[in-house]
Amino acid sequence: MPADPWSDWQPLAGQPPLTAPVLAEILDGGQTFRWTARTDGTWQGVWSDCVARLKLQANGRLLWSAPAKLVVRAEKMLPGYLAGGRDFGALADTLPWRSDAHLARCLRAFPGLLIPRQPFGETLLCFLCSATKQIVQIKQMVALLAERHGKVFAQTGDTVLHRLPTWAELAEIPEPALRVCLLGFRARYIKETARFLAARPGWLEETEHLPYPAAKARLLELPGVGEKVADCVLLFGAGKLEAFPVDTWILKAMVRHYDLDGWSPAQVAHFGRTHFGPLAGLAQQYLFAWERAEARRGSA
DNA sequence: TGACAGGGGGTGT
DNA sequence: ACACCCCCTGTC
Repeated sequence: MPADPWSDWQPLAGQPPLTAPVLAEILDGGQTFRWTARTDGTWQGVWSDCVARLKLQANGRLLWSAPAKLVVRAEKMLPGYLAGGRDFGALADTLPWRSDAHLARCLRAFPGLLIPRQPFGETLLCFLCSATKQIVQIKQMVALLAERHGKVFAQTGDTVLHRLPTWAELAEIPEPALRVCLLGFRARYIKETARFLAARPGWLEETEHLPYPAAKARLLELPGVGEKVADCVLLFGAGKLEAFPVDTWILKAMVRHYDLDGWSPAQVAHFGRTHFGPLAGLAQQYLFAWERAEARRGSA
């Protein structure tokens, strides 16, 4: 395959202004695992069989670029990927920040924060990899899965671009071959989930389009998928903003900021859904961004 | 510079 | 409550 040059930078329509830290939070804050920061300050990301680069201008607007052969695809898919056709600013304004000083502070700190809408099946795969792993390690596993088991969909310069293996493809891969991708005990979850899905054509696609409670109940049937992973998959891969994943970070943050000493993850999840309402998942994203920034301040 | 603990964004029993 | 796996990070 001959090398394919990247297109000129083009403006991304209908995008609210952003700052570099907010863009980093969107692309590398633990919701997506296939974006990397390049040395020139731009970002490159892959999802399904799409690839794009993003560049933030001084005025907060984004420019994008794609390999010439994939420009049409990127132009069509990028807006939906980045915001899912939603006005996150307007959505955030409906959160109860007027009666919640901490939430108000988080909203002010990360203006323009949004939740990308990722492909459902890929999101499931990424979050099956995520148990007790930090972002760098999850990105590494996902990169190896793509490189070793995903189809090549483009080549640019000296970079060969792979998509992630589909669930049908994963079902054919022996577990030892998966383990080589640094998956550890997660390899078994992925293998068993792949087999489960292979036996049920259409199950995953149906699940994506079910209402939140029904979709979550179905995801919980999958081996390796518990409350937290199910909520992440629905929030990041199906646009269900009522999903409220409670991991150890959010648990600690909620206990501290909302005075919930001794509360269990399930109790905190219930509190979050009740307190933040139908867009609790968006609120969670702001709290999360705040905690990560706080942790960096603490260690600096 | 290089070895060595310790711990990690969870699930299942 | 603890095992599951094993790589990353910080520290000496």
